[in-house]
Amino acid sequence: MKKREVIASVKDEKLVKKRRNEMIKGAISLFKQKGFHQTTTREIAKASGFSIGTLYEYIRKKEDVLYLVCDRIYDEVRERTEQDLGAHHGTIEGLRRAIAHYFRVVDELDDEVLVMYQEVKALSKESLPYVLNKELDMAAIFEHILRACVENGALQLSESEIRLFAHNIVVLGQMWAFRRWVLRKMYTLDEYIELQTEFLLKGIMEKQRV
Amino acid sequence: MKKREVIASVKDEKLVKKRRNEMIKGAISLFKQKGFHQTTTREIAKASGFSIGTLYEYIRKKEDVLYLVCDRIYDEVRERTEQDLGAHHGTIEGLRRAIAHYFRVVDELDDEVLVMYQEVKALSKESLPYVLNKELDMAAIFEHILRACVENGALQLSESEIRLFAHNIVVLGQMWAFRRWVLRKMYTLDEYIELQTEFLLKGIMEKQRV
Amino acid sequence: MKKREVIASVKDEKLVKKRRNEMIKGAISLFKQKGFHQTTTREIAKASGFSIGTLYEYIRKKEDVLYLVCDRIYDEVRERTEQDLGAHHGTIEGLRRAIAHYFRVVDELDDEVLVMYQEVKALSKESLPYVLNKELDMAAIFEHILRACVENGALQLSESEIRLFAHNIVVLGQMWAFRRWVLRKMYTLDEYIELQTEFLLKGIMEKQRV
Amino acid sequence: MKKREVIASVKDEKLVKKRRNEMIKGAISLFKQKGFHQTTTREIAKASGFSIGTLYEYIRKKEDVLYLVCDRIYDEVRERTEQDLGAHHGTIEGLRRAIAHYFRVVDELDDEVLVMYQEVKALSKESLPYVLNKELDMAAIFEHILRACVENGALQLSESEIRLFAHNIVVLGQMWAFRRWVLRKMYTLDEYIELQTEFLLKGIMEKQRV
DNA sequence: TATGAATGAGCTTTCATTCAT
DNA sequence: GATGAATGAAAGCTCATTCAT
Repeated sequence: MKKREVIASVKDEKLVKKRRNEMIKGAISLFKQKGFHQTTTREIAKASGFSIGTLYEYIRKKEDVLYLVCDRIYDEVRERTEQDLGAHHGTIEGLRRAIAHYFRVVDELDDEVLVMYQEVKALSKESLPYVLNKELDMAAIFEHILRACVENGALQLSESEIRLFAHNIVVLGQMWAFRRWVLRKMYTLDEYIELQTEFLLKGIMEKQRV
Repeated sequence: MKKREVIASVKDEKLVKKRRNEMIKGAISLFKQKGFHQTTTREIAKASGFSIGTLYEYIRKKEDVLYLVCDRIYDEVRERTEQDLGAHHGTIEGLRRAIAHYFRVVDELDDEVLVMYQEVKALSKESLPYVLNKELDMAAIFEHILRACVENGALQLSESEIRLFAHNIVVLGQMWAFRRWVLRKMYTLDEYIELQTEFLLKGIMEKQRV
Repeated sequence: MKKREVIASVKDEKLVKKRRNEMIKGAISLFKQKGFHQTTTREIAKASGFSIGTLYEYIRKKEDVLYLVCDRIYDEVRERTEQDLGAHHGTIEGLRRAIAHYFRVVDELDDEVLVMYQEVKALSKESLPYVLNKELDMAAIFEHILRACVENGALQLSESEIRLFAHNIVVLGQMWAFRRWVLRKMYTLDEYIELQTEFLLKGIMEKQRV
Repeated sequence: MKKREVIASVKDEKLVKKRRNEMIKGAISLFKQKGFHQTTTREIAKASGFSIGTLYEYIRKKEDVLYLVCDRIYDEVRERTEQDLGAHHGTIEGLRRAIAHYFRVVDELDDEVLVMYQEVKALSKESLPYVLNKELDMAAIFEHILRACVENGALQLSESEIRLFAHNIVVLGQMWAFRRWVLRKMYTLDEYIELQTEFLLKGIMEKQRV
């Protein structure tokens, strides 16, 4: 799916990229604290280091900021997760490592993941599909890994199961962010990864009917 | 944890209960469509069947409506889930049925679950703990069931695992609501229940190290 | 000037008198603290010991309360001032005593005097004349005394001077109430009375051109 | 006492000064007619020649307008009164002229004086001291004059008397504004000045006990 | 390209007043 | 006569967005 274009008045593309980076950085730190609706465009401009007038040279509506922020966070999570994915591809060990790696990414970006989670619904009907599609891209990473394991004979899963388990992995990772208020009291990140990985793998691997 | 009191000007407690029910019903249907922030107090009053002035006889601030709504939804989900929990208690079959039952409750109340999920963060620092505590109560239901299975020898789990798995069950249930935009394209409710129950039980039951 | 009638729905005149007394008492204590505009009708009802519905059985508009309050305060000040006025009538000593007596009344009722002073302008164009007329009645007391002194030969004043000096006495008395924030730091009531009486009498008595 | 700062969002100080002047002018004319509480912020904005949004770029709360208005009026009265004070300083003639001059200022600014008089109490606990302090500054002008007369031997007054008489002068001047509904029917401004000046001076000058 | 003053629709909340019980 | 739930006009204030400089 093609990116939704956020239209800027400024023509210089380098500048647009630079300013939007500043903007996204400023906005995320504000959204973390107060959420999208409680944050004013003036605050975003200030946190970004420019005036309200300039802000509107790079976006058309306040919602554009949210779109850019969500877009960026998804990319960040996905890109980081995809790093170091090469080794052990198509093996259980490879899957185990991918899960652990992804969980650590969520831990590092937990504020961002939370922001994204709590604010997507504020996106307009037009922007939403683009962002939800990114959610699918995340799942696709794990679908890809699972499918490779199946092809290698390391796992035996139907296509249906592959897709569901991929979502399960993604969601149980996000859960570390959106239930952190309780989970962090009970587990360290390492414990969480250890327990959930065992849980996931057992759920995925065994063939015999329970 | 004691309920946070929402103060009403009206004295007649019966009436307060009745009006608040109307209010909560009206508000949920609006929050579903547009979210808490996009919904005006006037819209809430109208959807509840009374005037803006009357609305404010039963609450103090707009946020009170959100609190009442979240409070209600949690209670609803919990109460319904706790129904029919008696039979097969402490057995794998009992656990299986509880999961299925809970997933069906989420399906029936999917809009409500979504609302709650996306709007809790709009609650004030004062209200939040009360609502998050209800989230814990939900997990406690499954902790209770799992613990009974362990006591009966049907499962072998550490306390740590019990608590984590309980959260996993709760979250994978909610997932049917908050990822319905993709999951419903792929599975019927029955398929979802079937697949996830297998997944969960296998993840929980097996003893041998993977 | 005839009293402006405040219409009551209740017919029993005894009851109207009783309830209005409660109302005026309650209202004054509220107006002292927060002023007329900041006081709600509900607060007045509560402070008066009855319900908002009952309050409106005895008045027509919120402003009626203010009218009744101002009316009452003026009467109170005037009545108390007129007490013990008999002795030494028409002599300088009588005048001196009247002034002192009036100043003491203002001191006792200083909150009330202040309320009246600061809230009259909130009265409607219809009520205002009735209340201002009471202000004239106050001045008339001293005009009467001064005139008696003139008739007795104790003072030599033109009609013009009599009227002005009467107002001066009234205002310098009120001044003890409305400038109390500064005057009380500088003088005791007795000192104030002593100094102002000397000042007033000298200003009134001397004949030779300065 | 330092001025209480009213915070503006607009940075350009020249503009702030200009807009606030327009605002004060507009507000005074409204407060004259209807009083502070009966005047809406929208009316103030309109009378000032700008939109409600713009109004709030120059103040934070409605009360700020009242503060600015009171502040301005006091300054205006004081500044005008202090003009032409040089000649005859420290003589009875100088005092006589100062009184007359001040009374004429009150006459010119009678609406303003009335507004200030009736609305100060609407100021918040925070603003009030700043404004009352200005009232003291007014009295200080006459204290200064009286003290000079005493030093020159033109008058014989204790410090206590100086301070009280200064207040008397100020109040009897304001009286021309707040009792104008009756005084103007009885006297022209010149007559009022003539009569009150005689009264004041006699009250101040004579030494022999009455 | 950058700025920030200006705008006004629209929001939450209050409160005098009414009227069925 | 007494009550208090219901009403809705109207208030203060905010903030996304525009546009002249």
